[in-house]
Amino acid sequence: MLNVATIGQIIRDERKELGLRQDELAAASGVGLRFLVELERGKVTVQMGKVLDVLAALGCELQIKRPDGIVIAGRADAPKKDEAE
Amino acid sequence: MLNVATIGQIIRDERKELGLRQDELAAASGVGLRFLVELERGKVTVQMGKVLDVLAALGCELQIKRPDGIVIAGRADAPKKDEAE
DNA sequence: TGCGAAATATCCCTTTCGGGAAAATTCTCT
DNA sequence: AGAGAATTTTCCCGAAAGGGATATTTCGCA
Repeated sequence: MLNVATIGQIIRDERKELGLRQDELAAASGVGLRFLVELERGKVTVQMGKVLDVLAALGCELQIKRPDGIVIAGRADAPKKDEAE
Repeated sequence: MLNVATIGQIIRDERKELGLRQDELAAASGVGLRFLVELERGKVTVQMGKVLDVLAALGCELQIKRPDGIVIAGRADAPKKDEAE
């Protein structure tokens, strides 16, 4: 299982891969700079929706592998920013 | 990209698959009952760390598929409940 | 040595989460 | 179908934390 620290590291790596600064990725993801800094640092209390926003901005796909081995992955790019409530 | 609502649905499905009640899974995950209710409902502001705790309790693995197709899946390490700060 | 990027700190408002119990919804069984 | 049981959801409260924006400090690299 990936922990938050690892996810943060992946996000950082991907961001650099794309040649983006933190504030640029933050803006592109619709989150604050401070949020991105804390996310890359692995803070466990970051909000999940925003994490997904950042991942989406990076073009990454999140997947869940069930105990039986089946991997569930949604659509690759869905710039949905808000769906709760 | 999986959105929070979908993740919540997957969690609910997995929970039922295991024959657990919400309060049982919440207890097993170390989160509050209300948190689990909100998570399964797809609330986007749930805390990432707790979501991972719940997924771990269900035996699910989280993975990130990078744009280049490489899938990153952390080791199925111990159910760490607290690692930041 | 100096500039851009990254990390921190602070202010301040909004929101989350937990716990217990009631209310509401869903399911089961005769 | 109806009663009753089980499960889920919501509510209240308070404590705690998130996070945006900005200013400042630290770090990295040429």
